Amino acid sequence: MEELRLDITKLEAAASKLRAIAHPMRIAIIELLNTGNKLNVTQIYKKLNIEQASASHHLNILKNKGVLLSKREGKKIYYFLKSQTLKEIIDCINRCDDA
Amino acid sequence: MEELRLDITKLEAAASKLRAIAHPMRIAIIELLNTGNKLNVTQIYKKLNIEQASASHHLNILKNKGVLLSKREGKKIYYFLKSQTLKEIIDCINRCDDA
DNA sequence: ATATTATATGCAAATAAATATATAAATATT
DNA sequence: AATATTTATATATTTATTTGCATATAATAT
Repeated sequence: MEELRLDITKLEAAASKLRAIAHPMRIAIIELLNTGNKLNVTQIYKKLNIEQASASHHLNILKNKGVLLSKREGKKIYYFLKSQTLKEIIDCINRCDDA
Repeated sequence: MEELRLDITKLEAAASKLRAIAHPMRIAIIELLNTGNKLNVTQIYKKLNIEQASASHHLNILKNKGVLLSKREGKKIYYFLKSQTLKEIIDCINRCDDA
């Protein structure tokens, strides 16, 4: 019954990134940006049919947690996935569905 | 700028399962149960050095969201991963760390 | 039946996250 | 400089999650 030495910092980091992804609209954003798409905030909030502020808020969370990157081009700010593997994660979660 | 028809139910289901995993202690539990281990509640709360009720609570969440299964053997209830792919997800999250 | 061991449940307090609405800031255009 | 466009931030409200502690249930053993 050895007690485990847990690396709480690492666990918290993983949990934190997962929490960033664990939201319906944020998953939708990730799917939009999948396949290397770059989209600006206006495109995203119109496609998802949500408020501009709401989209901006979600994008900010995803960016802060290192899921997305952004790049300004004039007035517009384009968001894109930092890593390609995220969609796989979502797919995997969906695949492991209750049989 | 076509608006997307989103399958909210599916998005919510994926988010819900991700939320179940997105907790430090629950990730620790998943890692304990990785490689096909079956452990009972007592073993888990002692290894993780948390309260019995806390372990039971987390296990319940993981079971409800379809991450874990359980099997009673006498007094003891053994928990185990429903799907092997979960550890991969956690690893992936960790791998995509901020460079 | 009582006690013991193993697990689950209930509840209240604290904390965190989501949502809506309003407003501000940055850039570009005239 | 005034205006329009695009994005971000602030704040209040609601809702969800976490935590700790106490208690309940379930199975077994005496």
